Amino acid sequence: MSFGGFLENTSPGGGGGARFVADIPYNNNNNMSTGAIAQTRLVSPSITKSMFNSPGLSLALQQPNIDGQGDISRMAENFEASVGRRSREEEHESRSGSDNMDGASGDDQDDNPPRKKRYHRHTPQQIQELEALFKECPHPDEKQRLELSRRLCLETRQVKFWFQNRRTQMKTQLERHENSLLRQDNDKLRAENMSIRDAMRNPSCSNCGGPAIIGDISLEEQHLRIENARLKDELDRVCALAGKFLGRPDIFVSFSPWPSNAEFKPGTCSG
DNA sequence: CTACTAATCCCTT
DNA sequence: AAGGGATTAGTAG
Repeated sequence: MSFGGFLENTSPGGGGGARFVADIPYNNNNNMSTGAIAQTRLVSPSITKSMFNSPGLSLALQQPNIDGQGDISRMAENFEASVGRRSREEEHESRSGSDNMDGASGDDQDDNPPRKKRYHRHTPQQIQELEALFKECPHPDEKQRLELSRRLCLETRQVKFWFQNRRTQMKTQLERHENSLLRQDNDKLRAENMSIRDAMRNPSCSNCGGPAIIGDISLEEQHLRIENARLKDELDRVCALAGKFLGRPDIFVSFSPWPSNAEFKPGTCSG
């Protein structure tokens, strides 16, 4: 079986007939479409170093999942493919996308041959080293990348791509983390809202806990206030008269049995 | 089908 | 020219 289109077994019998698939750059139609989309893309703020050090991310930002690569045979396959690709890339150096169409101009068997994207996976060791540096510095300079590429037998381009992609991955993880936090908040608020609505639908008396009818309460309160004012008036008059007769005009203040005004609260029941 | 990842393309700085 | 965002395409689960 081929891996990533670098090695292709041309003999179904498996008699060692593996050959390199021609390194063909992308279709230009592809460029057109991506270019058109790129015009309308949203520009998001660039990642800052502090984003990577966000304390809330310790769980979300674990090592990348390289589970499948525990398979020894595939690791070897990776390595072979990687080495094969590298030797080819030395021939086709610095291909910058659509400007390199020599595959089409040269031994083009088809007018539109299937374009295969070069694909491989870095080895766990390589990833481990890359991750280690990423932890230290998510944005290494050229010197650091060069050093790393030498150590890992990777192209500087590959190292650059890896860091680029890793930063993107980090950003999406951060966004996911934030999204989940927001979702939690949202759920909480929604539950709160529901309970408030419920309480509004079935109001209860703050004094006795029994059912309360809001409309009735305000009506009753009005009656009580009128009655209260009437009694106060009456008491006023009586006190004034008493004071006149007893020669103590201040008697009202000390005599008055009525509490201060804010006595009737909404939400009390009629019982 | 979905998630992940290496690589590509185009644009901005 | 380098880096970043959007995107593509190969692969595994």
